[in-house]
Amino acid sequence: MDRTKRTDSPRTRAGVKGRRRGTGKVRLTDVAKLAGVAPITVSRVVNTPDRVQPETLQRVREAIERTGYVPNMLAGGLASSRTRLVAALVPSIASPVFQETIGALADTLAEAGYQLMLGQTGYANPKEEELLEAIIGRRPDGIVLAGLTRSPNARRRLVAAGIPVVETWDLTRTPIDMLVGFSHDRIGAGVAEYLHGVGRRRLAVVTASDERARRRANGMIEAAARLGMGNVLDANPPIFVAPPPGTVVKGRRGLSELLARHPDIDGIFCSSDMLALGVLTEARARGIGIPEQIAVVGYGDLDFAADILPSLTSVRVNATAIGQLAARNIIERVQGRSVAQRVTDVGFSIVKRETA
Amino acid sequence: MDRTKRTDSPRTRAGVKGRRRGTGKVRLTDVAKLAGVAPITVSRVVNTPDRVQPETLQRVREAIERTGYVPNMLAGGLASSRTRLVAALVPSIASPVFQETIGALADTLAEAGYQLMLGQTGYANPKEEELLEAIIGRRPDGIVLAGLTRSPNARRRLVAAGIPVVETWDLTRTPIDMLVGFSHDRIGAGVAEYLHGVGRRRLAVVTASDERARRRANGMIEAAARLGMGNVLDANPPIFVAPPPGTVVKGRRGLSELLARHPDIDGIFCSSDMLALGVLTEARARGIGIPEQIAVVGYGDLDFAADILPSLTSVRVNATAIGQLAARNIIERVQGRSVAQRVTDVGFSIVKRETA
DNA sequence: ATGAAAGCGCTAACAG
DNA sequence: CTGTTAGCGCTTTCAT
Repeated sequence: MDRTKRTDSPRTRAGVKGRRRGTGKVRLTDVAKLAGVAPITVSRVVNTPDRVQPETLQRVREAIERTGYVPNMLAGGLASSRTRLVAALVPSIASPVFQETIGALADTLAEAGYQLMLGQTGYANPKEEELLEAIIGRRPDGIVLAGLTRSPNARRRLVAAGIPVVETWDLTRTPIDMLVGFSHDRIGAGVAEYLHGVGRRRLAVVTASDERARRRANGMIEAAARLGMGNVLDANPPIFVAPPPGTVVKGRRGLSELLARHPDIDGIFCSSDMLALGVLTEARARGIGIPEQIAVVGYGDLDFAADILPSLTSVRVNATAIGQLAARNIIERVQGRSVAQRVTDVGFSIVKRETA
Repeated sequence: MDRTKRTDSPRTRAGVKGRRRGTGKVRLTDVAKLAGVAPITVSRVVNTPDRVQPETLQRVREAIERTGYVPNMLAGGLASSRTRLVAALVPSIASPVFQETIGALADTLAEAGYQLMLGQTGYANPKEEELLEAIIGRRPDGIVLAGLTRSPNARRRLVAAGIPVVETWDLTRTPIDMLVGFSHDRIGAGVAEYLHGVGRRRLAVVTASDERARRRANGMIEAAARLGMGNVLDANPPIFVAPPPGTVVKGRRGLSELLARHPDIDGIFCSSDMLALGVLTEARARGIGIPEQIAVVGYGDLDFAADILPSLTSVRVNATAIGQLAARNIIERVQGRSVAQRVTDVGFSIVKRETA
């Protein structure tokens, strides 16, 4: 015997021999019956309306309207292996750095009919693998990672899943798949050169302890040493490190501690604008002239940077572009087109303002 | 004839009469065969391990390990009508106000094995309905809304979908379903009373134009009028309104414009801490004493509020609690337990600092 | 504690 | 352009 065919009305459906009952919701077939067409035609009206005659189209659309039909994308995804879902993994949703990227990602995806699923790994990724499995289980059409994947296990799983992956906010010669980012080392070096260029010779760092921030700090230190600013290599180096996220209070403490150990510093690179705001605040509390006595450079170019007093010189990264490019790369891949470039370096710029 | 049974190996699967081929991934049945059990047993190992004998459990788990099996939650969700997915709709991911709530929501959900799906409506909700349909189509086990739903259409859809809904960050006598929030009117009134209590008599507002911010502003104005501070009812009222999000530059402009029209104001309520930071900055640029000449109260109690100069008095809402409660309410409902209370008012407090 | 059968609601593949 | 059929990979239901 064939598969038991369900009868028409929801009422009868529930009664079929005490067997499994449906969710009681309107299905594709209900719409099809009302419109007098085959189920597949309703499917086409929803997914590829240009392959349906205008007349049929209208009839079906009326039926959809009347029934309040909402397609079940679980069923659709299962049947087609395309979920129109993209997952993003970030260390922390609260991190202002990634927000802009995530927002742009969500918007660009939504325009193309894709939804965003968000996972929070925490900065000390113990949950990363577990989360990854939960995400892969939903069979997203793409996965966007904030940063690179360090765990070889996670890497293996991602490759095995065969899902398009975009790593972001960083650069490496060995991406899992696609990459949209920039070099944190080069930012550090760029800041060292910039501060050297404006005459500073005794640099210091106030940084969060997450990996990318540390890389920016190291990049700066190495470049500073190369440029002859040997103070950064002191046995007791002019570096203040605090756990993420960067906050004003950590910036204030950072300046305090740096000054206690190195009263002669004349330039500070902060791993975030919030830390920089803290440094500026502490400097004001102590009557230290910024930039006369100490130049300050932030990172992130948050929207307050331009409008505080003194206005903050900051490293700017086009976070929106990263989100948009990540979305586009995935969409192109899903649609079978080959992606223009697997690795995109969006670069950075130093926005010169009053503090440096 | 029965449904065509697929043969065992992926290779053979692809070859079945040119019919539909699978995704090439490991399935439940593959694991079952390897472990020498029925598919349903593997399902039980994954979902209800305590209903499986320890011996069988181990055998199946080894098979899962060896094959790298990742359950397809689309299929599972379709079959069980439980997706372990919760959707959240926010005006903007970039809004620092909701981040903490979303983060707490994501964390609490993750602990219970649920995933978060995020939708961005934009502050001027034209896309809200469209987005809602896309979300309902995924059959989430719950939906969390930032704010209330104004659109009757959206309301109808949500009710029709039969999905547990939690509205947040606001209060109403007619919630769709569950609610975790607080009263914006009362916050405004509370701030007016507070400022009145510290001797201020000529209040003003710098606010974003989103609905909740306006309600806080109105709440303050009404209370101020009741308290005899008639200046707020001027024909040219002491209110500066700017489109969201609140930023430093808008706060600066706000103070400038207010002073041009009302040089005698002595207290300002800002609809966000960023606006307040802008007001403080502009005051400093003009040599206006805060709080001597003008008292300032912010909203949000962002982490910089305590540590800037002067430290910012701000309205604090327990955003983390909102996220956690929303998550718990949904989980309880999904698990069939009745929710302790459908409406929870988490209240607010005014954190007294230097600016007021 | 384990299993067999029958779907969940949709779309790919093939046919006309 | 429209329809028929056979699944997508899992879990519910009922039986042992």
